[in-house]
Amino acid sequence: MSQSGEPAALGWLTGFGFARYSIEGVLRSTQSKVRWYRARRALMLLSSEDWTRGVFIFRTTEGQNMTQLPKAYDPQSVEDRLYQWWESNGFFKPEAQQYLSGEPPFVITIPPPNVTGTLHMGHALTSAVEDLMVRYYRMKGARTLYVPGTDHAGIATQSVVEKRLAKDGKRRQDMSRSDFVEEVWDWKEYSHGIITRQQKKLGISADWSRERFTLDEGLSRAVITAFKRLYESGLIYKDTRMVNWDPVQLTGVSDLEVEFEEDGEPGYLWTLRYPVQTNRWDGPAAEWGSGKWAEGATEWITVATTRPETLLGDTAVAVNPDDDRYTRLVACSAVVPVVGRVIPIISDSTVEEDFGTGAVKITPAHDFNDYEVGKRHHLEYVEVMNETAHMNQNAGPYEGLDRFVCRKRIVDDLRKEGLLVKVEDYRVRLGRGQRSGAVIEPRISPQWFCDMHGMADQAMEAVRNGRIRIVPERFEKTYFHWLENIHDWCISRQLWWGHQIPVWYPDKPQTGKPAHFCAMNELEAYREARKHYGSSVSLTQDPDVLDTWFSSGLWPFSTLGWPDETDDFKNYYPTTMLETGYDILFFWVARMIMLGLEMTGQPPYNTVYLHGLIRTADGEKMSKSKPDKLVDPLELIDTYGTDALRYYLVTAGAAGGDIKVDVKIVDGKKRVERIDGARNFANKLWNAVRFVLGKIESYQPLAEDASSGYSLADAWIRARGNQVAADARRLMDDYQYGEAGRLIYDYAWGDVCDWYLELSKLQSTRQTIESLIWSTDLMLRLLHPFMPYVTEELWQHLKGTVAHATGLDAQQLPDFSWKALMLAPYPVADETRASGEYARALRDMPVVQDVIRAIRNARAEYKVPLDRRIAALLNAGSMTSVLNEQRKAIAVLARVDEERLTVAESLPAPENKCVTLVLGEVTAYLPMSGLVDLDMERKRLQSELDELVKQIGKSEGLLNGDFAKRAPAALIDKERAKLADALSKRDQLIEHLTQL
RNA sequence: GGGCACGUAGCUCAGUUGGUUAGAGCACUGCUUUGACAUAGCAGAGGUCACAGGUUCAAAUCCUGUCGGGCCCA
Repeated sequence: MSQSGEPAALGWLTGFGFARYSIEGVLRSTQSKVRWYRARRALMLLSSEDWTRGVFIFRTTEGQNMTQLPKAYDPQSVEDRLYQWWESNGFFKPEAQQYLSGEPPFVITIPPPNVTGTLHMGHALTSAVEDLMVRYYRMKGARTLYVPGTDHAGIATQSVVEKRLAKDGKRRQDMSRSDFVEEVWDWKEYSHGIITRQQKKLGISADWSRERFTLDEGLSRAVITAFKRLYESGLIYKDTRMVNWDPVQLTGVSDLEVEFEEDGEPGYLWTLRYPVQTNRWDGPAAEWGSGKWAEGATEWITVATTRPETLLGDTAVAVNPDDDRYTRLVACSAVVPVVGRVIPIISDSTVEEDFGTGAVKITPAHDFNDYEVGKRHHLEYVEVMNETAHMNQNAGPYEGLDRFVCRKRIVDDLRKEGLLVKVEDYRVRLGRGQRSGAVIEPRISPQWFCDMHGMADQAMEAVRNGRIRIVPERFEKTYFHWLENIHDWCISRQLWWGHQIPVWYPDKPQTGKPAHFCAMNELEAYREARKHYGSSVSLTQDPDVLDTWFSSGLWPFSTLGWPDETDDFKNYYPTTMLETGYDILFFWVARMIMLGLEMTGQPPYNTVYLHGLIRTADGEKMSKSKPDKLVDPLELIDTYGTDALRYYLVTAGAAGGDIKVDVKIVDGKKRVERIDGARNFANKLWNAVRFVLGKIESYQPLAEDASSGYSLADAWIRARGNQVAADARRLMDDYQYGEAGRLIYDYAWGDVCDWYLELSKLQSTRQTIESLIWSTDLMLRLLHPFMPYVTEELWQHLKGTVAHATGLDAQQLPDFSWKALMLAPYPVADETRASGEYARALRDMPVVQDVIRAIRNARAEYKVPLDRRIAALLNAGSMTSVLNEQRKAIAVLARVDEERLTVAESLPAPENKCVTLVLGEVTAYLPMSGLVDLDMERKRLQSELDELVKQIGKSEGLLNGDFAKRAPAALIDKERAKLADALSKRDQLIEHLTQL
C-alpha cells in the first residue's frame, strides 16, 4: 500500500464527516495494511449509495486494484454492520420489496421462542431454514413478511422467576399476585432483548416493526376472544376430574407435558397382603405399629404395587373375573392396612392376571386406571395427599409426610406388621413434569377443558384434502394418528403468569342461576351478571391462567391483528408456511391448525415444513447436563461466522432428519468439522470475487474486443450457470434445501473457481470480463439465502467495482440496479441459453476437461515434476478444431509445452515410447522419454482394459436381453452409444498394448 | 403393546416418480508456497448401499422377512 494515498483517503473520510469511526484508530495503528483496512471499514458504515461511491473514491484515491480486500473473509467485520444496514433501510419490511414478480405473498410467523430463553442450536436451525425460505421468496419476487416475536412461556418463565426469588428467600405465595406478575414483567423486559439480539446475530430478515409477544394487549384480546367463542359454542367447559398434577409447579398440566423415560426408572414392586374379613377376624386387633395390627387374621389377599403409600386411599381390591385363584374371594371384604377401612374385593376385566399376584389395590383418587375402575364400580374416592404431594389428614399417622418419605415409613411398618410379602426391583414408568422434572401425581381437581374432537376432524380434513401440506410427508401419519386418538385438552394452569381465564364467579352462591360468566372483561362480566340476576352481585375472576400453547395456537393470525380485520390480517392471512421442529407437531402445529380453522375458517398456512432435531454425536438430545457435547450457536458464530453455521445447518441433512453435531475441542475452542468446510467455502467465495474484482479493475477496454464473441469457456460457464439456476430453483421450490445448497456449492467451487477462473486467466476480452461478472453475480445470488452476509458484502463490492470500471452509476447497470443483493431477483434460467453455442459448449468443454484431467493424471502417476513441461499429441477426430482452439488452456492447465502440442484429426501412434490415454474419440500420446516405465504402462492399460471389458459385458448383456425390448427407447440408445464407445476404446487399448 | 422412520466409504451424511461406472465433506496417500484462495491447488486410494428372499428388462431406491440401533404414542 502506498503511503502517499493515505492522506487523500483520510481527507475524503473526514470531509464527509465520518471521522469519528476511524481516524483515531487509523492514526494509532502502525501497519499500513491495518490502517487501510480500518479506513475501509469506516467506509462500510455508510449507506449503500454512499458506500458504493465511497469505494469508488477510495479506489481512485488509492489507485490500486483489489488488494484492499483482505486475503481472508472476516465475518466479524461484516455481519453486524450489514445487519444494521439492512434493517435501518427497512429491507426486511414487505413494503420495501423492490422486485415483485406477481407471485403470491410469502408469509411466515416465527415459532416464538421463550421470551426469557437463550438461543440454542434448535433455534439456530429454525432461523437458518426460515430465513433461507424468506430470502429465497423475497428474491423470487414474492412480497415477503417474516413476523418475529416471543412467547411468555407460562410455566417456564414463572419458574425461572420463582427460582430467582428463592435466592432471596422469597416465595411467590408471600407476595400478592399482582406484585409477582409485576416481577415477572420486569424480568421479561430485562431478558427479552437477549433472544432477539441473538436472532439478529443469525441474520434473520424478519420485520421487527411487527414484532409480537403473546401477552401483548392485542394478542391477549385474541386469546380472550378465542376462549369466549369456544366457550359459547360449548367446546370449552369446566369439570372436576383427574389430571396430571405437578406438585412442584402446583398446577395441572396436559398429557403432552408429562414425559416418560423410555424403559422406566428404577424402583420396586412391593407385594403386600391385606387381611380379609372373616367371621373370625373383622378388623384390626391392635394399634398400627404395635406389630399386632393384623393378629388373628386367617385369610389374606395379596396385591403388588409400586406405590405402597397410596394404600391409605384404597377403596377396593380388584381381580380379573376369569382368575380362578380369587373367585372365592370376590364379594368378600378386605381391610386396608393402617386405616382399617373395609373395602370390597371386586372383579374387573381390566386387571391383568399376569401382573404381580393378579390382585391389585384400587386407589381411585390417585391413579388414572383406578379412577376409571372407581367410576365403573361406584367406589369411594379418598384423597390422601395435598397439592404438594404431602400426606393429608386421611393418611392417619403419616399426615404431613412427603409422599416418598411416607412410602419408606409405610413399607417399614408393613414389614413390622407382617404384611410385606416381598420386595423386587422393578422398572417403574414414571411421568415427570416437562419443566419441573417432578414426578407427576394424578390428582382430582377442577379444570377447564377444551373438547377437541370436532376441531380434530376439521384439522385432519384440511390435510387430507391438501389445503395443508406437510413436508416431509411422512409426518402426516403421525399427525393423523394423534388427532384420531385425541383427548380433551386441559387448558387451565394454576399459575399466575399468563392469560387469566376470562370467567367470573359470583362471590356469594346464587341459587338456580349460572355459576359463572365468560366475558371479554370485568365490566362485561358485571353487565352479564346483572342481566342474569336482576341485581348487582360482586364477582371474582377465575384465578387460573391458560396453557401457553393456547395463545401460541393463535399465533399465525393473532400476530397479524386478529380478531380485528386489520390490513395485515387481510393482506397476509392465511400465511404461507409454518416451519418448526417435528417435536412440537402436537404441542403446537396440530393445535394451531385446529384453532386456526375454528377461529378464522381457514387453515393458518398452506405448508408445514418440519425440520429435525439437533443431537449430540451419540445421537442423544443436547442437554445442559453434558456441557462437552453441548454447543452454543453463538460460540460457533464466533469461531466460524454466521454464514458458515447457517450453510452447515441447512445442508447437514434432509428435511425432517436429525442433525448430529460432532463437537471436538481444539485449542480450547469447540469445533465441528463440517462447519470448517462451510467456513472454507465462504472464504473461497471471498477470494473468487477478490480475483474477479482485480480482473475488472485491470481490464482496459480494447477496441477490437467489441466484435469478439464468447470463448468456449465463456459460453460454457454461462450455460452451466443457467442449468444450475434452473436446478436450484426446482430444488428450492421442492424444499430440498440441502441438495440445492450442494448444487450451488459445486457450481461455485467446481465450475467457477476450479475451471472458469483458471481459464479466465488466459484471456482478457470484454466477453470474459462480462462472463466473470455474470457468473459471480449469479453465484452470489443463488447462494444468498444460504449465506446472506458474505454474499451481500461481496455483491456490494462487485457492484461498486463494476460501476467504477464502467464509469456508470451502479443504478444504471441492469444487474446491479438493486440496492442490495437481498432485494435482487433470484436467477432464472434463460431459455435462449439452452441451444447454439451454449449447447455446443456444454458438449465440448467436458472433452477439454477430460483431456486436461487425463494428462494431469498421467503426470501424477509418472511423477513428472510440476515444473516440467511435456509434449503431447492429440489424435482428436471431430474434436480437432475445438482442442486446437483450447491449446493454450491445455498447455497451461495440464502443463504441456504449447510448442510441442500437436492436435490432429488423425494421427498415427508414435513409434517412440509414450503414454497413451484413450478418451473416447480423443487419444492422447505423451512422449515422456526416460519417464515411461513399460511395465507400468502395460499394467495401467491392462487394468483399464479389464474395467472396460467388464463394462462391455454388462452392456451387451443388457442389450441382448429383454432390456432392448422393454426399456424406454432413449435409454436403449444411450446404452448402445455407451457400448459403441467402449468397444472402440477397447480396440484402441488392445492395439496399444500389442504395440508395447 | 401400537406406530414411524433408519442401517450407503474410516467418520458425518446426500442420493424425490426404479435407469450412466452410487456421490460430497472430513479424515487418509503423493505432489505443490504459481499474483484470488494453504481456510488452497492437482492427483489418488477407499463402498457386496445391514442381511436373506421377491417384483422388474433394470433395485441403494418398490415388496416380504431377519438382524441392529433410534424416535413417537399408549
